[in-house]
Amino acid sequence: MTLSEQEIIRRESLQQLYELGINPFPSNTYEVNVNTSEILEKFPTDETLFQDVSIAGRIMSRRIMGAASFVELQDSVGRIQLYIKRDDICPGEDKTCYNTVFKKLLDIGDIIGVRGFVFITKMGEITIHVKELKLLAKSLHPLPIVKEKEDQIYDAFTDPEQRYRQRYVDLIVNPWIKDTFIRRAQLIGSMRNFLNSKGYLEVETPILQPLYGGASARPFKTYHNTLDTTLYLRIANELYLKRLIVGGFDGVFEFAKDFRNEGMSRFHNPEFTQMELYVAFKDYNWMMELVEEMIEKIAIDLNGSAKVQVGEYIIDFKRPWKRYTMYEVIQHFTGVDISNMDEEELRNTAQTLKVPLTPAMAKGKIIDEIFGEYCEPNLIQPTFITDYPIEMSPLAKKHVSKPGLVERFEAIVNGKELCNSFSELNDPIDQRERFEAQLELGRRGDEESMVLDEDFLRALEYGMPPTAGLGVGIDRLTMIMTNTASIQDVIFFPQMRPEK
RNA sequence: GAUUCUGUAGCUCAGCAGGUAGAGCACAUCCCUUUUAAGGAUGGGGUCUUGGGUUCGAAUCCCAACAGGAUCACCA
Repeated sequence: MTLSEQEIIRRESLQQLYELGINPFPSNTYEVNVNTSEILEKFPTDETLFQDVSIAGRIMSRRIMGAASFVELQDSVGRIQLYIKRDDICPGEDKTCYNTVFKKLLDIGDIIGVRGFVFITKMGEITIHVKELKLLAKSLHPLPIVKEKEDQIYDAFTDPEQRYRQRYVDLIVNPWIKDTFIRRAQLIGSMRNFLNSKGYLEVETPILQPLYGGASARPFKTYHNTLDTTLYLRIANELYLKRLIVGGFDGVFEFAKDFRNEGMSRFHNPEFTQMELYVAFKDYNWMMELVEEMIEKIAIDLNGSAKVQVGEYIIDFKRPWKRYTMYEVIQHFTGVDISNMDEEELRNTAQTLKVPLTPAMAKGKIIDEIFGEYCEPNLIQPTFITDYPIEMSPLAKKHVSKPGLVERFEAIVNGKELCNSFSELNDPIDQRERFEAQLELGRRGDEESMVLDEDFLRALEYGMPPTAGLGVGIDRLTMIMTNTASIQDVIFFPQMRPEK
């Protein structure tokens, strides 16, 4: 490892601190009695407050002027200026503490604790007049220096690669990005509270699975030594949650990390978070009501309003949302009624509409392509699309009255799928046939077709009540609720190629 | 995977008629007891991502590799 000049200097400073008897990495707790935002908020209304504060944080800038200095200190919630005067932090004859330790051996990035009192400088800035200063952790790696004045940012740390690889640096120098992640946590909290209040049970199911199921996707494969067996990282937890419904729970949900061995983009990370919910004795119509209620509540919890700014649009999550069947929405955007077409007619229609097809595409897939091309991008406000072709939905129950369709809906927001739901297929004979159709697709080379899960079928054979199921992409919901364009900005550590 | 752009000091960037590597911040030394993106002065710091090629000579031109961005494709 070759060190830069600045890194060498910091290591030398470290050595000198040891020689002065100062531990640069003390293990003691440091008692803090206030944070920066509290001071900045309350001091202007009452200047008798904060006359003995103890606060800790990271040095973000220093302005040294002889025997007095100003330091910007950043803690978890903000920044405040410190005023450090030589004779105050070194009351006796020995001025080492200021002249050597503070001026020479401390650096931007060091973590310190200070005690003192709050006052306002001639320039009108709320400042802590420091009486005691203690080094809490030495920083050996120079930080990028970002400065700002009146919304002008100088030397911004914006390189996406560095920001994602070194998220810790990103969080230090661009602290406002914390907000997105705090809101993500609030979103999950809000959803969890909602589901708990309905009486559903939060559960955990296996991530390492002998068979992957519950979605159409290529899995990650791994190996267990003791069992001498191949295991897969789950692509969904659907089949396990349904086993729990068979076991007698009325409602179960899980915030699940799922893993799909597919491409990456600003909407796709190989591992992502999905909330799946299964409720017994309900169907997809009931589930639509629940989704509206839940998402509206989350929007209000996060933004104080059901209206959320997303890019150039204001999206209103207020109930009720618009509902169209798949056939209706295609007719609406293309003017063509495809509800009674056979595969041949559909293929011709797609050709007329200039939707690219491959010979392998069957009826369901063609419909999906037309929908994806003409409808989905235009559905900005929350919209339920219902009643999907059966070929696309091997785990969904056949529609009670419409042949060839299943009882399924997706909610589309901002031109993207937000969630997916159906009345769960609980007929084990039908389910076996659907699995076998999937196996046939697999034999024809579809790498994303489902595999047959005998144990799941056995569970269904014991009897599963009619059940409504739901999957909500948490990363994408966070993107919408925080007006974020890229999934990498709502995941702390998005997947990257290994660093060389 | 396709197209396209990018890779120069710790950070942000300039330099690309091919001719001794630049700026600001950061860093170091000195001066300064209420400054504020940057107090003043002086100074140090770079295998110009890597490997080939063209050339008397390459950060600069060409080829390839590596890494990243953007758009598209793939992706319920």
